[in-house]
Amino acid sequence: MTDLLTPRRAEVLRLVVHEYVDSAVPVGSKTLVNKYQLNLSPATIRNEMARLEDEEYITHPHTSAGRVPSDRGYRYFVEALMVDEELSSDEKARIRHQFHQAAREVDDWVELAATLLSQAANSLALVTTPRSTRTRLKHVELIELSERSVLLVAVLNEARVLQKLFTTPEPVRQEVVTEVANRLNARFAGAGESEITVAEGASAIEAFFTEALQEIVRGEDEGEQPDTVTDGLQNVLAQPEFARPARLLDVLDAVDERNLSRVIPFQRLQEGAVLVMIGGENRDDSMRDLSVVVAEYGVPGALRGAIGIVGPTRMRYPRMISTVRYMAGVMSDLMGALHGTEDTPDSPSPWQGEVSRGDSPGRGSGERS
Amino acid sequence: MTDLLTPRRAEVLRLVVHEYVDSAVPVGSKTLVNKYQLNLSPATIRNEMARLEDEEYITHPHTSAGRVPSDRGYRYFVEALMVDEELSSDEKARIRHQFHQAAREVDDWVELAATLLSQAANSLALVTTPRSTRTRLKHVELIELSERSVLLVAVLNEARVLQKLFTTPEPVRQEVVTEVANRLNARFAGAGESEITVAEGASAIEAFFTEALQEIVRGEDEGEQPDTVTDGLQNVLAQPEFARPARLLDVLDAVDERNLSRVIPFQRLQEGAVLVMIGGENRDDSMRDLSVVVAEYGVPGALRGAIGIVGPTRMRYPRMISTVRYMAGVMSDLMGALHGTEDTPDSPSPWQGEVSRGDSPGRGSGERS
DNA sequence: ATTTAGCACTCACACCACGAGAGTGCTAAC
DNA sequence: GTTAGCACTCTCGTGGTGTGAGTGCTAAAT
Repeated sequence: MTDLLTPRRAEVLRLVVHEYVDSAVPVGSKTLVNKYQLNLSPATIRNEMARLEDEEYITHPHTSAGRVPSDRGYRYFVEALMVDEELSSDEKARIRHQFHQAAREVDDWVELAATLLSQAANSLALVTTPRSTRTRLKHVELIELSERSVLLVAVLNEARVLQKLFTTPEPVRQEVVTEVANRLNARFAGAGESEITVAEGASAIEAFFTEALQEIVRGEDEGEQPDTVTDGLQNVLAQPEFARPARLLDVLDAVDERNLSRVIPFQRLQEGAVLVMIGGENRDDSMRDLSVVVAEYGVPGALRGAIGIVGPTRMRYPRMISTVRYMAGVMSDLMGALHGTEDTPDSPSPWQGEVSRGDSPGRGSGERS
Repeated sequence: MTDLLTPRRAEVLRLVVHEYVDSAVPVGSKTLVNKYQLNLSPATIRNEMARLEDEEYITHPHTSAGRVPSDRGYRYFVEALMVDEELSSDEKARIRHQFHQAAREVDDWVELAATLLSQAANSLALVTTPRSTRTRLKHVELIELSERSVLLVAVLNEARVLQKLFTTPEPVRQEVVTEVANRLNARFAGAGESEITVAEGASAIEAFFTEALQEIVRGEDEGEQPDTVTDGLQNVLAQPEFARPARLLDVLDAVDERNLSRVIPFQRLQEGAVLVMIGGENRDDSMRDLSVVVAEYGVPGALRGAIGIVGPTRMRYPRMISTVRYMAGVMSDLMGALHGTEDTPDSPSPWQGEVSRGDSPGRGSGERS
């Protein structure tokens, strides 16, 4: 289904995409011939274009306008036509440098990643905090704040910390909850969700917090919505397609944390692959003029998050894909390092092999559909 | 400087503001007479308008258009003309209800407040997390994550929890840091920033974390940028003044956490007062078409944050002011309750007297300049 | 069989003229 | 002090018109 195009036709499509992405103006046969010094007449190009249009790779906004790639056209381009466009080593170095400057905390990394990605891609970036696929409890603290409210602080693997305030059924004293915390630590340090169960003969208060703890760990595992950080909204809104503000509300919608699952198809993310969703391919109809380029990052079998960009369908796919891939690699490395310092030194991230040899994190062809 | 207007002139100004806020269309003399059944002819109104224009309370977009209030006109309106527009008891009840439903954690409250305010005011809401004016340490935990990284969890007063990851100068073991944590707790529980000092004869590792702790408490007190939560961007962007997207970038700018101090004049916030900044009165020139209505909330002498809205200068000031005032009151109550459960049962928040008697948190005239 | 030149045709867009309508300022009468 | 009247101004919507980019088709050239 993808290789039906003759070489010349494919080349025309490639140029149409290239030119349109560049100029945001529908591209005509003559423009193409002039600008790219083709040894063909406009008429020939017109014929090829007509065929491309028959097969729905490109369309007409109206009769006497130039051609614009359709979703299908972009898809073919991404699949078969484009040539990779790596970040310069300068840019790569700068990005890595920034991470090494920053605090060594997961939340900070996520925020920084969003900022850097939005700059590198000149687009709206979107990064979710990593969820553990196998959450384990490291340590728990109970701190009495007032007569009947107790703060539970749970430290999980991968340096994640959760806090939750509880109102206890009956008044408690600090000594009592400290005692409970000690028992919980003794019993459940290193435990996963399924291993956290109420001990026989436990006091009411211990049972209460055991259940709370289990709830928390389970919540992490099943990943209530992960938090999302975005940055670079301005970049997208500055694009000419959003001159009319109607379209613009769609973008805002996409950015809204509440709709996250509508824009990122988490089930389809795969380790080491960059996923591209073009216009109408998105689940949500309001995204019909937007494309998403997203990848998974993390440590296989232990931790995963998503990182990607959202922009108009008219985007520089090669550049976006490379950039997202690179950032996913960087994030995976960081997580890997963090991960390596505890628990089993697991298999390295699929990016890692290449990342560590300098500046090029993974360039496997990736899943691109 | 404010009471130079004759009663009738003031009334005309009031109606112009009212009508323009409602319709977003420059208002003419005839419209005014018809719509508000004035016992005067359009010509008379025209005369009054001409005088108002001389004194710069209103302007002309162009010769044959109606009148539009200037910043100065809005200011006079807010200062002397408007009548309060309270939320209905229904709305108030709904808002309170939502808070009682929610988790009892500060961050959740802040987020919820932003959401509710943006809905109630149909506008862009903006809430900062409260900073303590007198931070005290309640409890500290040190947890070894790997050979040389230790997570410090500090519980402060008002149920605030901070975590920070440290790389220690030399490898440490959990038993050692636990020991250090115990000593720190013994020495500094309840201490403020100035009281946290390195003990004589302390080990290198203890000194290291003592300093870290002091840093953290000081950071809270001096309030590195407080976090800000926003909600309701769509509400503002839907306003007709943002039909052209140029203006729109200004709004996005205002929302950006990084520019926060430019939009909220923290120094000018006062306990119990609602501050209104109209158009050009804002510090930042990009805000010249936006107004800010903001109030302080918190517990006097202990905790303060800001809550407010941003919208076009053409906004329903009475409604906005009441709504912000009410939400500030609700937040103050919540903080007060939290505060009351620990430390000294301090003087109640200035809103509290009235809040607790049902549904009307404070309606003092407030500082309105 | 492919490519190209030529040509008629289409359509968006910019430009202009024009009239309607809303609004103004001024003056003179009430 | 108020109002009626009137001339004037300016925006906005409408419709006509021309230009230019671009197309599709046909027939000739390669």
